[in-house]
Amino acid sequence: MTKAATTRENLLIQARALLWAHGYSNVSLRTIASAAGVDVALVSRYFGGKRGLFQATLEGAFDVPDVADEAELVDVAVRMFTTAPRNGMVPSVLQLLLMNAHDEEVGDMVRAAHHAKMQAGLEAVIGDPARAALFMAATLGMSVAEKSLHLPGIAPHDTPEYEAQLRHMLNASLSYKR
Amino acid sequence: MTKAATTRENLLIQARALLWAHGYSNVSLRTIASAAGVDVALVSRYFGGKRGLFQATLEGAFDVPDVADEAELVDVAVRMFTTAPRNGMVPSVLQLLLMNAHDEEVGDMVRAAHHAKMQAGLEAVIGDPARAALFMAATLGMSVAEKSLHLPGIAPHDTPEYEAQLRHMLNASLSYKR
DNA sequence: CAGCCAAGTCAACAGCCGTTGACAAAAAGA
DNA sequence: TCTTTTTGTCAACGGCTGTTGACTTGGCTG
Repeated sequence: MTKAATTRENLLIQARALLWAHGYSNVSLRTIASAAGVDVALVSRYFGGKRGLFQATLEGAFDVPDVADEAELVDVAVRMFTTAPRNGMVPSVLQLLLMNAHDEEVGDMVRAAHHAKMQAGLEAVIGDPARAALFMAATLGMSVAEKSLHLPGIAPHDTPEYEAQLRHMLNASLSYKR
Repeated sequence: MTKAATTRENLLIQARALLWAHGYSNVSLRTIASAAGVDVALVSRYFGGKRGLFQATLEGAFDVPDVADEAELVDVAVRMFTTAPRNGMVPSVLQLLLMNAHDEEVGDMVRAAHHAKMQAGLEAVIGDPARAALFMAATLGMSVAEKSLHLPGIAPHDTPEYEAQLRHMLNASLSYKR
């Protein structure tokens, strides 16, 4: 990897961590560049601006792993959201989704990326769009209730109790019949 | 109502509408004051600053209506989130919650207000904190899936279909047993 | 070594932000 | 009517934002 590609990658990593954690408008390019150990100007050079950097951040963020059926999908989702994420990506994606969905300019980018990947992936397995959407809603609600609201009733990640709660809600979402 | 109290109220109304809709850091005081038809400086005079204005916005935002049992609670929640809100408050409260929960300074204010009112109210009716939290998570997930993510699988508010979906998830949350 | 090109720094810009204090208008009280 | 208090406007401040162009550094090639 060339020198430039390395620092570009560093910028991307820091941008993911900071923008996803605190929201698009709450983190400045100077903060990101400083975390990456380079100057702000490089962001505009490599990504064309803040918007471009954020867009690059969304690349591959909403990919859904290949699964055979709904049961396996539940298992994958549970595993994703119970184990502490090694790269810090998955739960942050959902937070990101919520955090910026209301910001017109940025929200459209997030919605587009989510629609193209995760939503499409879920519908491919689940079939019925309504049940796929409820599955998504359950995941969102549980994630935000634990990570953002710190609801005392929700057990902490990485505990069997939380897995039971999450699994309960996910299965409930799939049992919906119109 | 004195003249001052009136413009104070106008500022509060516009602040609720704008801050809750677009997020704390995405709306400037000049925008709010302009919407209220007064000068920016009055915000600092009447509320002591942006933080104070936002805090005033949270007053009574998370109040839970008195209900007898869980069945009635579901009915109230369904009614709240299926009918288009006349004053635009209820769904926005949840969005607000999500939007600012990640912003350290503002998030704590929101969490504190939510914890004192809504969460306490729910636990009073439901009893088990875990089921109360799942109830909250279901509500959050459904609301954000429809209003923010615009998931195609979720029916629009104000339709029987959405009511059925929401009711399904709420009842599922209450049927959880550890 | 000389020249060149990629990689990064730096300073400056225009613009918006929240906040403040001095001032003008308007209303109320004497 | 004169005075005082309320209510509101205005201009300015320091600070932070994203973006840009000119400049410096460093390593590679001839």
